[in-house]
Amino acid sequence: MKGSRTRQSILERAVDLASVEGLEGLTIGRLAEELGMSKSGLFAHFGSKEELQLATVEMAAERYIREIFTPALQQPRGFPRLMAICESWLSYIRRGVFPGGCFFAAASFEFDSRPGPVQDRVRKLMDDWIGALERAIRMAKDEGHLRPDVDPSQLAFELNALFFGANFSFYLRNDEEAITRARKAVESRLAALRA
Amino acid sequence: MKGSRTRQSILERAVDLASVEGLEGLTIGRLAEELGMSKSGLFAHFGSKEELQLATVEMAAERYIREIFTPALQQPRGFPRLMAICESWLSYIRRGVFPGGCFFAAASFEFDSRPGPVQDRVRKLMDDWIGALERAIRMAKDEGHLRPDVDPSQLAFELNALFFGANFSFYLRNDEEAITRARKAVESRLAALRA
DNA sequence: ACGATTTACGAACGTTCGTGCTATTTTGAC
DNA sequence: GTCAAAATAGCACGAACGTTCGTAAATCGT
Repeated sequence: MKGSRTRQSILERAVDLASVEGLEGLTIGRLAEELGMSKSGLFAHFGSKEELQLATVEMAAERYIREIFTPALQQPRGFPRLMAICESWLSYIRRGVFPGGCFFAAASFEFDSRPGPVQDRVRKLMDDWIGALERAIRMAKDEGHLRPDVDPSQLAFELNALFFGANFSFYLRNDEEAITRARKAVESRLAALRA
Repeated sequence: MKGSRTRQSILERAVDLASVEGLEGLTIGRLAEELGMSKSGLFAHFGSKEELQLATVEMAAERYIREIFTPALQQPRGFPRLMAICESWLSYIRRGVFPGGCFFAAASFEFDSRPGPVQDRVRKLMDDWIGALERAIRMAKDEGHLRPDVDPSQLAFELNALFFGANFSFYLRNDEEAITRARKAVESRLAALRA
């Protein structure tokens, strides 16, 4: 089907646009113009703006997983894989995988007080992401790489905070050292918890 | 002058509205309606939407300083004041000083890729905030409360990241433990750096 | 190659956006 | 109480918003 191919390319562009303008700032007219197609033609693929937003979030999640998880899964479970996830995250920021910075950091702060289906989906995906981080931490404990008294939820919270902090410093403050600082913080935190 | 009183109350409401809907989602019509006044009457106070946004950012900065810095300045410089800033920040999230979560965390992520006067102002204020954090850390070093090898920029980066992480977990994920987790992370990080 | 179906377009809808004007009302100094 | 000045309202504008609909064009199974 040609429709699904078109849909994919619409969504790729929508993700990039939304990472800059926000999911609410994402506009059907603007998106159609950038793709050289008509508003109504584009609209027909989704039926409503909210459906477009939801599909955009889904597409962004695919990119997120592809860029951060898939490469890290090559590493053996335990400390190496946990470290690989952290490195993937920082590299994902440095490389500008989303032109406006981390899509989900932006969406999290945009929708943290806007109830509705989009918030629900973003929250679910962020829960999944934190859950995956916790799982990687738990594996590192099971492998005997981290001290047995490490609290996975606590450490996942801290690592995620450092990632978001890196995104903030890098994109808003143009702090080239942001990634270095985040890496240093991650490394010294993890070093302190090694078995 | 009555005008300036009206202006203040417009901006108080604008800050609350923008913390939920974002600075772009802040709309003159909506704001006028909530205040029971006409669009054009409100508009005349600012002359453009961008000026309204800038004035809103300024008003939010006042509230931020009042809620976080002013109380912390009561504490003696050094470790107590640094700790007081951290506690103020977490309490500021828990109390919901801005109904949509930290205004500046939201604005930072909304404008990190939107060049213009608003971005410039937000960036400047965030630079000031990080700078103030660094100053408090430097004082704690000078007082001999923190180890002399502490890097103020690095520590300020880490503390700020934990604050934003707390905001994220508290408002989007409805994680009641977010504040506890952030406090724990702050305390253990600072404990490790005490002289 | 044909016919059915999918996909895309163009025009228009009502609404809201930010922004000008011109009145009218309200305010504050004398 | 008067009067200039300041503040607010009313109305209209062009543009953009999301959405609907009828129709043309492209695609695909056969």
